[in-house]
Amino acid sequence: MDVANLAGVSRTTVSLVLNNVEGIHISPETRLKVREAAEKLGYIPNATAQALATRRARAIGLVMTRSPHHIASDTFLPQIIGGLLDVIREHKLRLLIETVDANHQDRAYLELVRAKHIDGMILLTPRIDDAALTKLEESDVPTVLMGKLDDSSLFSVDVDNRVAAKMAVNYLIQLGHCRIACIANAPPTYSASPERVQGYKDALRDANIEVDEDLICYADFDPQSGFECTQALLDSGKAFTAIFVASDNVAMGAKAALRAADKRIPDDISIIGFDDIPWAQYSDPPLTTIRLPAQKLSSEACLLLLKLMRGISPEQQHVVLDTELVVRKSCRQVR
Amino acid sequence: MDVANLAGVSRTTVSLVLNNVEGIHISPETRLKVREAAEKLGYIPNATAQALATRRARAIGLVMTRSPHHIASDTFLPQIIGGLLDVIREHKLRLLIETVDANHQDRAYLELVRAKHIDGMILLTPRIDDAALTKLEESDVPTVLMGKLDDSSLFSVDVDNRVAAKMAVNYLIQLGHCRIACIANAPPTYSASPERVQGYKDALRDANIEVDEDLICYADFDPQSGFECTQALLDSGKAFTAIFVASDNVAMGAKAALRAADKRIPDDISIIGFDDIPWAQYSDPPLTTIRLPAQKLSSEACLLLLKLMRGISPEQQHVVLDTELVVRKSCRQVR
DNA sequence: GCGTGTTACTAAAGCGTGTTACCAGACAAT
DNA sequence: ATTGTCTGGTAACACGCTTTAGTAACACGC
Repeated sequence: MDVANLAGVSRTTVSLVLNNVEGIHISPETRLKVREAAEKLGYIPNATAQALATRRARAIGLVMTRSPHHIASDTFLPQIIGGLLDVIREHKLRLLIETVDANHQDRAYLELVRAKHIDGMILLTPRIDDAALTKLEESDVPTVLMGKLDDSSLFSVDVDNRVAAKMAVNYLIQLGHCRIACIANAPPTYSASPERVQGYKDALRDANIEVDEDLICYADFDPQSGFECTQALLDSGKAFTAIFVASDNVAMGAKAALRAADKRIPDDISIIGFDDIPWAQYSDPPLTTIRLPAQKLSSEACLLLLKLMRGISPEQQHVVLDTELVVRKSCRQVR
Repeated sequence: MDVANLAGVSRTTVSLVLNNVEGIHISPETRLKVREAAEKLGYIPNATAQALATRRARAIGLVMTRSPHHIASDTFLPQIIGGLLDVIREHKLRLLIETVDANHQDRAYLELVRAKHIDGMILLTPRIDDAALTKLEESDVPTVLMGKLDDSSLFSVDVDNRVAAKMAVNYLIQLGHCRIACIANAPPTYSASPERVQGYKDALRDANIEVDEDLICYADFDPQSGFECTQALLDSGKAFTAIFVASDNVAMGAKAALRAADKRIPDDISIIGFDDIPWAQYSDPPLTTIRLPAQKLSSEACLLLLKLMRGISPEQQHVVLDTELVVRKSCRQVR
């Protein structure tokens, strides 16, 4: 280490000064000498060596189980990454994007941490049927789920999907709709999907409207799947005057399918989305939807993770953020 | 290292076997013993220690200069990340997301690499006025730009923005439009922005249409800025029958502004976008646009970077991918 | 029997930090 | 004078891996 030479002190002293180690006695003059030498040489500590010595990588992983295709069409990713970066930058950490194969080993998640390039991780859209998660629970690896799993002991940050979905469907019911279709955001193995469908059913039952399973279908994240679901609903011949689409992204496809079938929105069919993606308000007609605080969700997840990484056990295991009904122009009153 | 004990060999041998080091003689029986021992113990090499010993982090950085706000609203990020992950997974590398302050130090980029947590980097939407890039050029840090800078010696992957923009505007001209407004995707400091404006001007000049600077304005990446630009154009009182919007994302806002002003698309005003984001085809009317191969762009950038990291000097310094006019329903023929 | 290779493997020296244990000196209290 | 405490600093080991230089054993040609 040349800084030590230039400052005329030992490597130890350099390390102590530059890391501002507390409870150690170094004279102000020496501190200054070290700082000046480091500045002069443009010294940048080697993060890898630090990581090895301290056994902390100073990095967290954003772990996704989806395929690159699904990642590429994930509307929320930018907001989630934005939220994480907000927090991470303050804490001088790094952010790794990790993917895990759909048919991964039990050890898959653990490997990421055991290999020690991350200190903790945030798991996106966990799947109910993911056996590897159990291994994670048993370990003491700091982990935060974005999206809750009911029988999991892992920490999580989420909205109350069921209540939020109910709020959306209640709104349609208040407008006088009683034949309401439901397009879920994703296959039922992704936990948010059945929860939102449940909220849909809750609202119908509270209003004494019979649930018709034929009016429920499951999309697969992207607009295309929404297009296909909507066509299938229309082709089924079942009558409905409104659709609750549990994802704005999917709703984009649904709207296109309605237009293709010459159904006007909201005159013929009302549509309410979920998420409030940036385009929702700019689409035609502006989409009424449930706002999901995506960026806030990820920054909260990150804060929670940081606590776990410091060994602090947070007061609440499941952080639940509020959603909000955003009324725009895609739903109309039925007489 | 317990694997060594269990297999009854030295740490060296374990390392040699597990890394499949070439040109070294180890008997098949020993190899098997080592592999079995490693398997039995669930041995996972420590990536940090490997990085320190080999002086390679086996990670690349996706570096962005934008603020978290802009990152959160970046339509392309998922596709770019998807493209990178595609390549990275095959090569067993990791992906770090890095941000650099807008008013950063000259050394900012170099620090990332000097700190040795990445071996190379991909720079997103570089700015013309970024002095730190010069430092990067002088260094031998493997770097690939996504988006070209004219006077930069750095490697780059991009489309020909000028030609692509010209193609878009030519299409409008062919349809009979001659009063064509232009909304650039971003402030002129981002290189793609002036290039696309230049393509717009090229097309007009070739058609002997006078360029009216009052019909050109600059948005700022997001729909909101497109909304405002379009309102300003409408308020200016200048006549135009078509708008070339150099970003689909911005075009979303532009369309909303046109609707707000009771202009029908394409009956009153034709609009052509740029990028072909996933929602373009699902918007109403489906947006005619220029397709930017975003995912391909980032996977090519990644492949190029991998070559640089291996010390291979690629045949071409600037990879230019093709764009394509995607005709949908947002432009109409003028008699 | 001697050099010359070849095969199969290992000891030990890094990689660049953090950190523990220790030391020398100054000063105060006993 | 001895002991204890505080200050300011350092030597040396540890982190978990790769890699260089080397060794021991054996085969081969002459």
